[in-house]
Amino acid sequence: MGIKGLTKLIADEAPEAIKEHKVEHYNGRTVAVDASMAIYQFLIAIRHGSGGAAASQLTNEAGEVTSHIQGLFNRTIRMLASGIKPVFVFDGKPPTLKGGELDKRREKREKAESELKKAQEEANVEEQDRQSKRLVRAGKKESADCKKLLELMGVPWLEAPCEAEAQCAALAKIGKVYAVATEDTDTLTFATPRLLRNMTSAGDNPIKEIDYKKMLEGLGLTHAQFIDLCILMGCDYTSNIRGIGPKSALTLIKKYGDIEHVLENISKGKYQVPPEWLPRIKVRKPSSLPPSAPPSVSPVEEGDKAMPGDENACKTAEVDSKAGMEGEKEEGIKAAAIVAREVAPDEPAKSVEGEVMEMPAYVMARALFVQPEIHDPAELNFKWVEPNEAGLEAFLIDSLGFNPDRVKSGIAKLKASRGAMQQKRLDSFFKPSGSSSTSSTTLKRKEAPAAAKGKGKAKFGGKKK
DNA sequence: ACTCTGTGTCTAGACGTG
DNA sequence: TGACACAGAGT
DNA sequence: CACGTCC
Repeated sequence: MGIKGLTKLIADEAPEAIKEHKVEHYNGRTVAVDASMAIYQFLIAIRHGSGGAAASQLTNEAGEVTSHIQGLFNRTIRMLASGIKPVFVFDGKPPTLKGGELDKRREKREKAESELKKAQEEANVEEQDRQSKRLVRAGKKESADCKKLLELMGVPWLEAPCEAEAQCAALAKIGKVYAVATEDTDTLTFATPRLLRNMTSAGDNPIKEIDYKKMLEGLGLTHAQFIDLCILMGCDYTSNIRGIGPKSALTLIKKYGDIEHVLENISKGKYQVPPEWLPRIKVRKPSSLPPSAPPSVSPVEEGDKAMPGDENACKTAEVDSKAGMEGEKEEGIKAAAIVAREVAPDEPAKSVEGEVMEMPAYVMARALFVQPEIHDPAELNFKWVEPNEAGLEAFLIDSLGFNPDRVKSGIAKLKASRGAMQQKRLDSFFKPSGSSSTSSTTLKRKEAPAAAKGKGKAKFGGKKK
């Protein structure tokens, strides 16, 4: 999803942060690409005739989908032909979300499934098409296909421990890549210095580049405030406050500095803060403590449980795994907003014996943005090597049934772009002006393991402590 | 009168030929 | 998923 | 440029 309405807000409030460049501007530069998102888009976009029978994807004779391979093959060649050196970053395990968000996601999915079934019974082709698109996902199989393809093409890739966007941002921050190409705006929330949009689609139409520093200046925010702004506006990790959109969020953050102080100052009558945004205490049942609220805290005033859609499913998975989930008692705490801020963002705080303070949802979201799980970008090095011609032909032609002429012409372009790449190095040796690697000066070249070959996947879930 | 939010809608890649 | 237009609530 | 095809 990204951050709701962020693009428009930037265009309105910090237009100087957006510049347009032609593709040539990126000649010789390294760009991290969110592979999972690209795969998803290929799967949705590359299909035949939405007219006649239900639209279907491209497949080989065995019926395996090849749309994503077709798309990635072409796009990668296109980038290389423009002199852009892509690194593809795949998603790892999905992040830990608040229960409420997971439920919403599941509900949407189930709804799409039932709508699809209904459309099939009614033979409503249009509706079938629409709903089946909503069910498309970039799964493990598709990712594996694409990794194999990239290796054969001699293009580096890497699998992030968790979210690709976070890993891309980390690479860009230390200059390992010049920019990140994605349509997903929460890449900015990870402080990507340069975000490229519109990298897709044909030749000469300009690429929009968003400059992170200029964006902060234009909005008049610090990085920490920008993160809070994004959470208020609505991000993937938590729900947001009804009635607060982009404009109000920006105004409030500028006025009060952070979410804690926004919550203290907004009228509780006007806005309904989601229950999971309030700090809550979980009390362990078996303990000898009285089941009521602890003495040192006072319950929050009105409107805690008055929420219409209040499932009590809004629990933090991390907390659940530790404390048993039976019979927890939830109480809002007035003063605890401040306490929660000082708590280590990764760990539930123990306030009193037998009690675990559950972090407010926005604090968890903040932690996911501030300290995402990533591979140390300094340890990663990328190489663009000669394509494996025989391997590509075997994979694409023999195994997937691609048109031999198209494959061969693709390979020819690959080789040509490699030649141009080498030539550019020589040029920049003599004329070091507009060259790419700003990084090589500051980074000691490590002899680290060449670009992650699918192994060494960091464990998720295991919270480092 | 104006501003903002929340709702719905539509759409989503790249190539080669004519 | 995102971008856009429009309606409706709120100021 | 629009349109059909890619598998």
